[in-house]
Amino acid sequence: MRQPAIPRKTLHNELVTLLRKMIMDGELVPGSRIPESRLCDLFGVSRTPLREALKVLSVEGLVCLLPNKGARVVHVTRKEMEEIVPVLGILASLAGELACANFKADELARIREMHTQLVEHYRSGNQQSYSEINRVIHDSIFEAAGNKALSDIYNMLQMRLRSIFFVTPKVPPQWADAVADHEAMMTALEDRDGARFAGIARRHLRHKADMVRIALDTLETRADAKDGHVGASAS
Amino acid sequence: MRQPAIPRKTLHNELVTLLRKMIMDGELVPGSRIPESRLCDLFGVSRTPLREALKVLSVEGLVCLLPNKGARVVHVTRKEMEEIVPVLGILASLAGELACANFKADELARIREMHTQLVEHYRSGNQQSYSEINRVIHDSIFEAAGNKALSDIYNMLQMRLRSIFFVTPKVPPQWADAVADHEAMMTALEDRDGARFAGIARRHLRHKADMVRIALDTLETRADAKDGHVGASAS
DNA sequence: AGGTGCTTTGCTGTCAGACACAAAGACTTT
DNA sequence: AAAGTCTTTGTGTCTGACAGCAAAGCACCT
Repeated sequence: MRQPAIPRKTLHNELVTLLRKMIMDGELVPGSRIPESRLCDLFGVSRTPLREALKVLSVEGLVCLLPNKGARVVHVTRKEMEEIVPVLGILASLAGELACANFKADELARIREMHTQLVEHYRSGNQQSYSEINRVIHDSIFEAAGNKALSDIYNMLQMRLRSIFFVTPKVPPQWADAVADHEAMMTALEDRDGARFAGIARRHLRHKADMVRIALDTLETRADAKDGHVGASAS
Repeated sequence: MRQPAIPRKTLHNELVTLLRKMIMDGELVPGSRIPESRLCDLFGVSRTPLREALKVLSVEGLVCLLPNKGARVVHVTRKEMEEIVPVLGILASLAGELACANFKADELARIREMHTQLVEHYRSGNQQSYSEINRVIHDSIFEAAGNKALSDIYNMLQMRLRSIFFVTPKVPPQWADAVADHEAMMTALEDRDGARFAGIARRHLRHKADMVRIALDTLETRADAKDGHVGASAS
């Protein structure tokens, strides 16, 4: 198995990584404008690589580029969320099917182990750790599926929603449902029952959508008055 | 329904469109290097917007950008094809489900009409027209599904395979199967039976993969000797 | 003769400065 | 106060420049 090409560094790639992280971590507020000049100052870089990085992020859907008006951090609307979630669901279900068909015993063992930790984090109410390991489990399943195109797309879409999922709190009843789903998916995986896994995965994502929907509703009504005014001011 | 934002023209966007077309039409040979200088000459453009266009195409997966080594037209490997096709299949099946749930009567009528034309083109053996209308039908179904994220991704993946599908001839027996699949999908659509549609769609794509696989096999064995030597020479 | 290391050459990655033009804001006029 | 004009800011593109990597060619050593 040859090493998948040492990731050579170029400035624009580095910038893509940095900006992506900043957006997903909420450091750059969704909807806010990001003038090239400010970013150039911030990173101490010229416009050339920066603009290239923005182009990339724009294709990835993290940034919105309006001609002559510059770049904004994408503000995912409710409608877009409603569109993306089913796609994530179907992709996850495919990943599950493929994983069921392909995984090796040790992969399954590792996943089961992580799942145990997941449940522990749920029991102790540690949202942070829960989300983290949840993510790792997902990644592992996609890895077991062995389909790079699939996981690339899944990751891309998930990144877009990251900022929303970020502000979605885990309320007890739904959280319990989510954990139950995970448990069911685990057993489906262990039975190599791809179809069952797929069904649960899609339902799971539907539940997730419900939660996000509620979170968005409260956010939207709260921000009803001061509409449109988002953005960080410079020093 | 507001017009989806008049597409403002910028040079790099224009370049993206042009290059994309050139790649998909096979004008730029897969695997061949494309030095910036040559493209600058070709389009009479400076490096700045051209490089930005290449970055976009690179994210879309049509071009492969190696640091310090420049851009190549992506050469989709057999493995990648095997990965992408199931994803296309599952996306199409989701599109079908959503379309079944959402389409209006007149949309269905239009699709049915196009399907009739499709069958005619099959009968008269007109591959060109067949492929074209086949594409339009797909687009219509995705439109009826009303999920932009879904169709965007589907289109992106399809573009990558375009160059391969391009060289895949339609041989009679499989072609007949394909038409039968289409007919079955039409009736599923008319019955608003999303699940049935989904099943057929995935099987349909599997068949398509079989055809491409055969086409690739013949190509690969034929190109076995003169390995690696692809690329257009300058004037 | 074959492999090893150096030089050359071409192209990429990044920078800096420039300017036209669009957009947004400030100001003036009626 | 509304409408039009001016100013300012920032983007889109061009030009020219240069360091640094890569591939190819060449000399050298064993």
